[in-house]
Amino acid sequence: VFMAHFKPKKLRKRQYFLQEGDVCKYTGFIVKGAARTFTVDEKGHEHILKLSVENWWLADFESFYQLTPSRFNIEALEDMEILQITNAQVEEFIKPIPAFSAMQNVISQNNTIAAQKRMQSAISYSGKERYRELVNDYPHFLQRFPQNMIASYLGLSPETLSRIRKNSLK
Amino acid sequence: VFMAHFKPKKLRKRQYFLQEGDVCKYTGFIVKGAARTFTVDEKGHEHILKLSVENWWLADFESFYQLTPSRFNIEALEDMEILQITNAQVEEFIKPIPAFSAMQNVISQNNTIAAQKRMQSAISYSGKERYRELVNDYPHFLQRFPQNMIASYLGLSPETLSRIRKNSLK
DNA sequence: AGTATTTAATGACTTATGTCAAGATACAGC
DNA sequence: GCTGTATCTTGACATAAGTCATTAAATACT
Repeated sequence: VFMAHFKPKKLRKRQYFLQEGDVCKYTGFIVKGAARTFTVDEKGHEHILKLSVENWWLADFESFYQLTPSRFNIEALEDMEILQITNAQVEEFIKPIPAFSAMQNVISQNNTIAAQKRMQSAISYSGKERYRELVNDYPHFLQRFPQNMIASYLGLSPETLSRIRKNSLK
Repeated sequence: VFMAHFKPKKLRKRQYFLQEGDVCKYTGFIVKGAARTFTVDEKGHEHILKLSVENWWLADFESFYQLTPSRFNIEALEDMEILQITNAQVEEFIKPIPAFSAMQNVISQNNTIAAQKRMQSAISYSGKERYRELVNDYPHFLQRFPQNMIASYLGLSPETLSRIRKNSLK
């Protein structure tokens, strides 16, 4: 069932999975590689909403569910292999299979939990504390992503993160 | 079916629906009233993660799904009427009913979308811009909740929000 | 290996936001 | 209506974070 409906796709580093203004027709399961979901504000600054790696689902779910134009860009940070599928296909072929439906619920729950945690972090903690939490929760991110992207993910300028790291060495 | 499994409950203003450290056994559909979900940090400052009103579901979903002790408090801000149900009851009685299951999916999707939007706001915007967005998206919150709670929800001190409002009058 | 490009670090300075304290309103309970 | 409590505003000051400019270091591309 899996292979019958999921379309394999390769993305090269820097290639876009989704561009702002387009509808996010597909969600992609990441077999290999990593990507970032980001916006560009009026001043031209990028803000990374999400960093995604293997075994995660890639999509702007707002656009994917509602078929509205997306406010986000999704770009491959490494060469990627994904398995993609449309929302219509999910509804038609995947949802009816109890095992997949259950899996979807688990994914959705985990998403909700992660989002909740990140939001709490954002409103309660300083930059330094948010960085500490990231180091603790996703240590492999530090190896995998350049520091300026980590900074953007944390809602900090690259300079500020550089200084936080310098000070926390002592 | 609805009334067979949902237990009506009343909460008085300031009464707790959930206390930090307890497991969130129930989720409650809000028939009437409003509540806040918040944490208390080491310095004793409160941070409001969520403000909930009629027709929303009340719960710390991390604790509710995983049956782990919650990091949050949920407190009634007004006298409330809710309909509550356990996760086990949802799985046993609600999920099997297609109409309710579909409704759950919609709720979950909306949650995901709202969380995504709020997160983007948190990492991309200044306090002033976050306040503008709130005024735009949830204008009724301003009538309903005291300003210091709005400030906490936005991740700002009450003084800062007061000054933002003063300046944005001009 | 060698050049171009990207990423990271640092200093000087500006701006946003937090903190503390005081006073002013508004509101609730009796 | 009065009193006590909660909320909001304001000022003075402290701290956190952003901005801009420059240099250093790392990485990518032939």
